[in-house]
Amino acid sequence: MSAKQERQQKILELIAHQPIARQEELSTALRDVGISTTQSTLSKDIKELGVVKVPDGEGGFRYQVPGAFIGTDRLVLQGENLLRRELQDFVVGVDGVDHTLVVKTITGHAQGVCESIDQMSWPEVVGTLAGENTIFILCRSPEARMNLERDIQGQIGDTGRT
Amino acid sequence: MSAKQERQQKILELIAHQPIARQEELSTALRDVGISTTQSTLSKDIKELGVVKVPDGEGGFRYQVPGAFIGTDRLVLQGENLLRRELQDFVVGVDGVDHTLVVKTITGHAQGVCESIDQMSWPEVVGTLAGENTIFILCRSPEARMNLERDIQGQIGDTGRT
DNA sequence: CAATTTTTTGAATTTTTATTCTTGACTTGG
DNA sequence: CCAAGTCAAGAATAAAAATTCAAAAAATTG
Repeated sequence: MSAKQERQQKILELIAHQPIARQEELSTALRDVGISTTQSTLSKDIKELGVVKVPDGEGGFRYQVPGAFIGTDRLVLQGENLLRRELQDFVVGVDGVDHTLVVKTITGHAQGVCESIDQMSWPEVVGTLAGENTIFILCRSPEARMNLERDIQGQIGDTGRT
Repeated sequence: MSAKQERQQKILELIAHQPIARQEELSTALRDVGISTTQSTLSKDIKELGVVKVPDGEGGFRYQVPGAFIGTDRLVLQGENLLRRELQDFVVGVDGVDHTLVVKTITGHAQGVCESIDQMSWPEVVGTLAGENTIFILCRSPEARMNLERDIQGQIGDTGRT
């Protein structure tokens, strides 16, 4: 295992178990474990690892390991990329009235597509419900529904192919 | 709805739908929607909202809405706080050999406690498995197991009471 | 085992973000 | 209606983090 790999593994362990607010602090914690490095290097490590600095809800910050990457060797399809794929492959149409957007999928895939939509944590979405081939998305306002409809419409039309 | 609330809601919507890398960029995007403010204010909003800046995996960054807070009025017990509670209330003992840590819970609670442990995304944990009242935690190394054992031991002992 | 290429690192610097401090607007209780 | 108190906001500044660039270390290849 290379020095870099060891350092990065230790970074993950340290931030997972104790609140660390700044890169300098992390540098100190690493030094205590016999690994000495600079803020510069840590900035790069943190970016590579996908580590994020989150508000801790008590007026401060702490670095956090994003669950998504742990225990995976390859980067897994998720977020916007996963959603785009699902929309292109499984969604057959979008429609809606008032606060509610209706997404039609090929049968059996509503649950999966709905899950991806949920994962997006769109703030204008109040809640979703999926059957076999239909998803209901309740939006915070009719305007929000229209925006979302346009958004999704655009993605299912655009197949990425020429 | 106060100006502040509207701005914050719009911030959530903007970052949920387009990649925004810097607070200045967000300021510009907001201006385009008729909300004009300063970086200073955005920094405070971002902290309040719990919004995080995540590496986008393509060499850049983007702000992201943390799912945990969306659609919830009150802050829900999660992460370290949830785990501490579970350890104190349900765990009756910890033991282990080699790479494997064994956690004993009152019957029926192994699944729940195990779920909380999984949520922590501890990088030294390879995998977990829960039965009715027992959890197996496979660690990356015996040292990691010992550290974890000490950690958990400490939390189940310390009831928070005097 | 050189020579060459690639990767990793840290110092310096720039860029970005957080905070401090002040002002003004709005509330509230007298 | 005024005074005291609270809250939101921005300007200026401090603090933290990202990047650039040069040098050193590791890996690769002939």
